Amino acid sequence: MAARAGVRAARAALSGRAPGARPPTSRDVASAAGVSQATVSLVLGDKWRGRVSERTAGLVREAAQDLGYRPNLAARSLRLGRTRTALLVVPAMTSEFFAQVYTGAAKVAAEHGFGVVLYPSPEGIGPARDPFDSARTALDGVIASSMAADALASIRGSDLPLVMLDSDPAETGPAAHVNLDIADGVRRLTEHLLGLGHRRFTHIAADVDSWTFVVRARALADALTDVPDAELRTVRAELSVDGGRRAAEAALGSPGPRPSALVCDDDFLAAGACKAAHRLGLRVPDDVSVTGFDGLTLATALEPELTTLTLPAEQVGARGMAALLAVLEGRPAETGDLPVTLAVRGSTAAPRPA
Amino acid sequence: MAARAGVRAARAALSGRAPGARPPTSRDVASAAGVSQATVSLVLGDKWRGRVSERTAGLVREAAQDLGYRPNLAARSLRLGRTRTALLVVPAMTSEFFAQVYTGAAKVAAEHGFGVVLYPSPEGIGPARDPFDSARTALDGVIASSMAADALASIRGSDLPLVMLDSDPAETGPAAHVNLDIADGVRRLTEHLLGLGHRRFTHIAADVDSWTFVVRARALADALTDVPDAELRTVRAELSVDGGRRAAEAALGSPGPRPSALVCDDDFLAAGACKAAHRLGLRVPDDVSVTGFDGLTLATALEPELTTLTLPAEQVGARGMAALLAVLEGRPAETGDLPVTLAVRGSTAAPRPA
DNA sequence: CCTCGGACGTTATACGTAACACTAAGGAGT
DNA sequence: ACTCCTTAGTGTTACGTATAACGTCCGAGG
Repeated sequence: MAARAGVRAARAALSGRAPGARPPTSRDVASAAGVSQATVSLVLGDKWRGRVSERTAGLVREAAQDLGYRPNLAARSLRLGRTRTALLVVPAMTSEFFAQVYTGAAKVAAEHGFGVVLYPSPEGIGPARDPFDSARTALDGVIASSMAADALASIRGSDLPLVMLDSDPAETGPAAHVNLDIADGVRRLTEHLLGLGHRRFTHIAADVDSWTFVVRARALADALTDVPDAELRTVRAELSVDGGRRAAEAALGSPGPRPSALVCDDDFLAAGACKAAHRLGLRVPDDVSVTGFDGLTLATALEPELTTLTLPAEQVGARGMAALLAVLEGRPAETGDLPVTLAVRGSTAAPRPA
Repeated sequence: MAARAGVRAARAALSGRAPGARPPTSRDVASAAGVSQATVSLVLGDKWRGRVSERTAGLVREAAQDLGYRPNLAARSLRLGRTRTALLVVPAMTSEFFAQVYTGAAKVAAEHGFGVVLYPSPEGIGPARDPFDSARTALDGVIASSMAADALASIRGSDLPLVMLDSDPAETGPAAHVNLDIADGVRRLTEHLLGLGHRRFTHIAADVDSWTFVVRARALADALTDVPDAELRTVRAELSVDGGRRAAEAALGSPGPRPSALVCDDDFLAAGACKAAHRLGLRVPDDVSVTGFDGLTLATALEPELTTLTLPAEQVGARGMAALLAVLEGRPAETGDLPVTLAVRGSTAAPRPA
């Protein structure tokens, strides 16, 4: 009660009105302009071509301006059955990568009067409530990044328009896919390492089965099949700096010839790999080359800077939102993979002759 | 038109109903339970103690369950004048710190049926639209982090309930403040460095005038005033790895005795400082100690790991949201500064005797 | 002179919810 | 027998918007 009155008074002050007064409605604008509420709705909704005279339209717009009229979003949503809100499902918001994806999506959304809400990982938000469940009536569509299949189940079951980011294009169900040309990037990265003379590779692989990591692994293996003397091992690692460190220590410390290049599934793992090398008394890139993935700030914060594949995170989000908007309007979504960039930096160099 | 039909069909499928059917409303539940819509509202709104019999309440709940009834949020908002949505204003979403703040706020919000939307920096979202402007009618309150004063102007002017994070407690206007005991943290950090024997300090300071950075500078100066032979210089730096590198190169390369400790305003600056030291052929921590601020993942990704002040980012967000909820309900918000943690790691050591 | 169709608006209604005001029945108190 | 209270609900309304369906005026064509 007190809270409600507080909110109301606050709203009033937004437009410089006296506290206690209601915010202006389309009806207020109507009486100020001397027309009916319906006309206000037509004019401000840009649906008046030929139905309202130029002069009246001007009057309405002026009155709306004077009163500081803002349409009530709740009322509009109720009337239209649409909410102009999309859900972005990400595995974890704490990653800079998904923060950028969100930013890109939010920018495009804002241009179309849409909002974006987040659903940051099933376990992150507390076990008691399923925010997706409670938000269902307030969503127009869902943009979901690559996640474990079971986490997606409840989303798939909803049948809301769904756009998938960086995930298996063969999957049926999603209205659209926004994918990256990761295979091409990995191929270029591998060629870079091969060109430097590397032949013994160890893949520090994420221990989750997201499509994106499956592709990374496959592309790396594919790129090395043509090279007769190349050798590829794989060590799985928890997705964290420390997980990368442990995996790399195992890889570098294991018996047999030491790998000369550690290809890591993301920049955090690569940072861990660099730490592992340091602990074992090896130097990067002189004794071992290390590559990352994602192109986060972290990649240039390290010494040496990481050679990495930079993903256009913001573009992914932007394109995802654009695709959702297209689907909602019945247009075909833009297709074609987004390119990734190979950033060659200090963490890779020619291996020392054995 | 087509889009609207698509959304409607999708909604229907959410509850396993045939496509084309409307989602169930409270009136549908009412007729299924053999009561009036008003009774359904009472029961599901938990306002029926003494007004509806236990038996009838059970019937209503059962019917709601069977039909998969979800209240329509738009209708509820329209009726109540409240939206159960808060705005979180952050300077940039790309930072891990604010991502964590968001996570904390969203968790608490979800527990109370609230949502959180983001307003990621005035310039970040595109110049054409002011999302705060368009969202005003759909907000119950605002949580804003420390920003430049002018960026806050339009928010302050709104008079919506406002909670400020890590900002000047003397500021009037905000309904509540959530602050960190940064002064205490800086004092402990300084004592740590003094204890190691450091006397020549250079503060790599952020070149923005947010309250939090003002406090950091002041606390550092205060902690050194009692130490007669201590010396403090300040170099301002753009808030980025490269900004930190440039500032540190200037500090370490300038004439006169070299500083033995670089106290940086955040972890990115500290990472840049480490790179600068490396470029100048100095070793961290043997030749120069470096400290960070924030305690991001970055701090432990570097080699050596950064000694830093770890801020409880998620707690900040959680407490901010809790404070906003308190204000909205007319309760006093919890007060008291949140503690920060000094994480002593490899980037600080005793200076070499001159 | 009649009517017919633009041009310009208006009236009325529905969206789904929450809450106020009311009622009807049954029992207690006097 | 009368009022008064409690229990257990119901009828109605309002929130603010968008739009379908409906007038009205007026000049032109027959």
